[in-house]
Amino acid sequence: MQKKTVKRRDAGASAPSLQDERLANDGEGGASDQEIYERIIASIMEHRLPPGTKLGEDKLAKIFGVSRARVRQVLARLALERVVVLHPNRGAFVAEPTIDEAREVFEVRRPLEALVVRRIVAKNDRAIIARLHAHVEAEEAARAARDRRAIIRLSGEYHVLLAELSGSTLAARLMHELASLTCLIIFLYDAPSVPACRDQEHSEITQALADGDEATAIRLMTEHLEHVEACLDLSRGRPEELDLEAALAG
Amino acid sequence: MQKKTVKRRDAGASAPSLQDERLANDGEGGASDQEIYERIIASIMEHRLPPGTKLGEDKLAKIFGVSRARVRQVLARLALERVVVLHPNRGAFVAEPTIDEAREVFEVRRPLEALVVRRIVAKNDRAIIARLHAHVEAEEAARAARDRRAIIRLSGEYHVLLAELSGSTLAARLMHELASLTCLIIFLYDAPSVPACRDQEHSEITQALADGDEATAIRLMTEHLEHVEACLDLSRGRPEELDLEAALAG
DNA sequence: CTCATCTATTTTGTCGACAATTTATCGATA
DNA sequence: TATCGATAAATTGTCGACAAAATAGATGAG
Repeated sequence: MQKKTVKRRDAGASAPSLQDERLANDGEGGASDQEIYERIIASIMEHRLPPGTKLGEDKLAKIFGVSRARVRQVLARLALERVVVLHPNRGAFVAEPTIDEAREVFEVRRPLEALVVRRIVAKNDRAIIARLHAHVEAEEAARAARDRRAIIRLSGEYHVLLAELSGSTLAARLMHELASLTCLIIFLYDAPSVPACRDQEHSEITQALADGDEATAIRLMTEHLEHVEACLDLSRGRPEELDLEAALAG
Repeated sequence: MQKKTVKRRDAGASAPSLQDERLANDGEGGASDQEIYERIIASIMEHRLPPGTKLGEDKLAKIFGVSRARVRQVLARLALERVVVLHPNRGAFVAEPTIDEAREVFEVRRPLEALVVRRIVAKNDRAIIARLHAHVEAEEAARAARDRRAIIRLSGEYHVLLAELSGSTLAARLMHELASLTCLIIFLYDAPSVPACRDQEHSEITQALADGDEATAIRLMTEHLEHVEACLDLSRGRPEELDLEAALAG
């Protein structure tokens, strides 16, 4: 009663990222590890799984129609990427980055994005610019359609796409992880009046890249990240656990 | 017949890295996941497990006295950190980074190390400087003892320690991964006349940090990385698989 | 003697079942 | 009635067993 020989990803692990699958019960057989991973990630990036959400193994196994061991593997991977946290004997939860962790993410993203921009400019490839323009258009379409979930996800994926197109698999991998974390951070700490500024900046950055203007592109990217970070409600942490500790100490 | 209640790492996962355990059979009961992971990593960093080495699950399970599932978990983690590669239905092997991947690692390390240096200088903590000095002394001791394995491992761990002391858990995690990859890269591509230059540079960097001289520290660090990268035999790749493909094409 | 093919062994992939811990529910007592 | 303790339910951690694939070895043909 073994299942069919699963189609598995090749060793290279060149993930076909950036796809817009929705999280849902697929009824039939079972999904592959990669599919489960991408569904959960997409759900987190679209803020459909809020930080702190319990991710029960049995529950996910039933949802995706696979064994619990499979879910467990995916959860372990997500935990290594710090997008979920594993409490021993308690289960997996969507991560709730602290303020300090949020700052660290932006601190690392700044030079990493600059690196990516330099690579893109150095390549000087029209196909790359075309794909970036297409993505920006998709962002604007989502914005026109008032699809907030798509807007948030596409905003993060713009940076992942940039890193992938830069040709650095390492930078792409890091950016993928940092973009996921950034989505969680935005969900936790963003003031409600947010998403108006960003897509326009993506468009400007893309234009600077198309012009081959490295200095301007880096400046715009840096300012873009600073804008996003500045929009965060950085002053005080979320009430729950930190206040609890402070209360116990006082 | 279950084992004792294992001492497991707490949720925070603040790994007590930088320990000098040797890879060996420990005879008795069984090691924890973290121990297995650190033993394998240390062995790789000390070049005791050369790139391309097959890491059989059953073999490792017997060596560490644990079940195969446990080994499998650790192997999956190492694969996510790209220090081993998983060939489907073939097993796990110590990674063999390509030339391009090697360049990517240094390309990312440069700004990341600069970030770490800035943080250290900003902290201006004497305890940090003391720990760095102690580490440099350990490096010099290993160098005096002609312990090449310890020299290589400690050289990488200096940078990990720097990142940890900088207070950024994210930077520390990334540096841990990049340092492991760098050890593999050095093993694959380094010319034989290598390790004389590095420890002295660590000492100089530490001194600049002690002086609070951020510009000098960053300059020394950048030059240090460039020296290491320049020592690599970058021109042609390793013979095996690339030549095979070339031969088939020709 | 070399190469191809078939068989046997080893190794990986996957799953279900059991043990241990945590969480929830219920009952007893002050 | 509220709180503490014990029992019951649910969930996670771990392992061994079976199936599929790949490698190694043996056998036979050219």
